[in-house]
Amino acid sequence: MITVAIVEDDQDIRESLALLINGTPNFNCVGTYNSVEKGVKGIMKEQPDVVLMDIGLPGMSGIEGIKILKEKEPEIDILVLTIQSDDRIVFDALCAGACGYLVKDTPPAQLLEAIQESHEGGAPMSTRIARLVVESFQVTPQTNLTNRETEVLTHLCKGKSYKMIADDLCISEETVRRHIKNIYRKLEVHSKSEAVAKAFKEKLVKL
Amino acid sequence: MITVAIVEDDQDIRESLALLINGTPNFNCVGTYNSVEKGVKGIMKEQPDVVLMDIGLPGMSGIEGIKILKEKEPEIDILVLTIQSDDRIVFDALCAGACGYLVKDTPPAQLLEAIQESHEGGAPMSTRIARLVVESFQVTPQTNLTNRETEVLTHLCKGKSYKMIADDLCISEETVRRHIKNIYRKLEVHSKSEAVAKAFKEKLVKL
DNA sequence: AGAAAAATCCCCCTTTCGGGGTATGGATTC
DNA sequence: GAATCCATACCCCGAAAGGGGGATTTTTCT
Repeated sequence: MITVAIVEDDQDIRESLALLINGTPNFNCVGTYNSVEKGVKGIMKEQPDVVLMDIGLPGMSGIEGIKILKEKEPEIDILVLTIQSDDRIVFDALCAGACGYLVKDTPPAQLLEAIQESHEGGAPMSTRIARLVVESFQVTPQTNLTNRETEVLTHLCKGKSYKMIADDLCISEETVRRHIKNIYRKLEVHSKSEAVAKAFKEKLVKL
Repeated sequence: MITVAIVEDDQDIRESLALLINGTPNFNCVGTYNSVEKGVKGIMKEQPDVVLMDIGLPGMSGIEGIKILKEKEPEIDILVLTIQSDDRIVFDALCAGACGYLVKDTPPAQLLEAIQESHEGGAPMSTRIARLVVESFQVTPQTNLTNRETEVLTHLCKGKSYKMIADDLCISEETVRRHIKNIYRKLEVHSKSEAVAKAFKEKLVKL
């Protein structure tokens, strides 16, 4: 038996989800909430196995709700179910602790499967979302850094000083300085920490 | 009709995969290869829609194969099918350009579904793999940094100088220095770039 | 209420960085 | 054969960072 809670502001959707869940053997809806605030409170009390969470609600956003719930009840699996599919929102939701992400046109059978999968330690995602997530790993080193410069940047990203890099690469510290000057110019940054930050954010180096 | 190629060193597995695919309407196996080297060559010629790629082959590894193929034929979807499921290998494969990742105990029906899904722009993953991938987004601040220190670290990770951080937080530069001293002690680092590197690697901050 | 932790501020001093020039040999390209 | 890019190396100098102290106030926890 899998217990499910629903956070969703649209009454029609909320009720049909509850009907679907309660109408399926081994699924039981133990709470429906029309706001994140009520949801958080109720879910802490009911301790469902899985939460279906909408994102774009009036009041507190679903993302915030995920953060709070994950903070207080890390064992509960939170599955996002929403119309929104902006890249930013998808990643925010996952970073906040969602275990999966479905868009709202998911057919009932698949929705039930996804709930089951969440509860079994999976991470169900709609087709497009899954591809988005996977592609986020793929590196596009779209800079014109030379090989040597990339090498130096990699060392910077390990927190090395000019002197250490010079020793590692067996070149003079002055040359390291020169490479770094060029890196800064190309990345349009003005300090080591900015360069490291940019390198990580744009996946310019692989560690 | 979806055309598929298989790279797999075990003859039994290779042949039964080919049989499965050719025995299914709308699926057509256009090449089977027992090594990555042969696979790359053949796949560039045959231009299949989807490649089933093993990882642990003798000779060139599947990861390398993915990199090369994605470099030359970015349109072809590469679906990893392997027994290996080390975290490191999963992420390496996805970073190299795989569009999905299945472990070898996947039942035939699901395998066919996954091929279809790959071709439709999805990213099929086995249950455990999907969770692994999703969890990689989640921040685990298992450090004893205080709120303020985390805040300062976040600014460091944007490449800010002491002075800029002081202005942003409306505190004296000396206080910023003090926080940073404490951060360095707790993270066991000795420079901004090291701190930023560690913060990114351990996902201590969210940007 | 009292203790502990966190956040704030100040001083000293040395090392490292970052920006400015300049130069030379080798490889590649045109 | 000239032009360009890359990697190497050096100088100067001021600003920023980092390590060592110490001190006060505010918050938090018990």
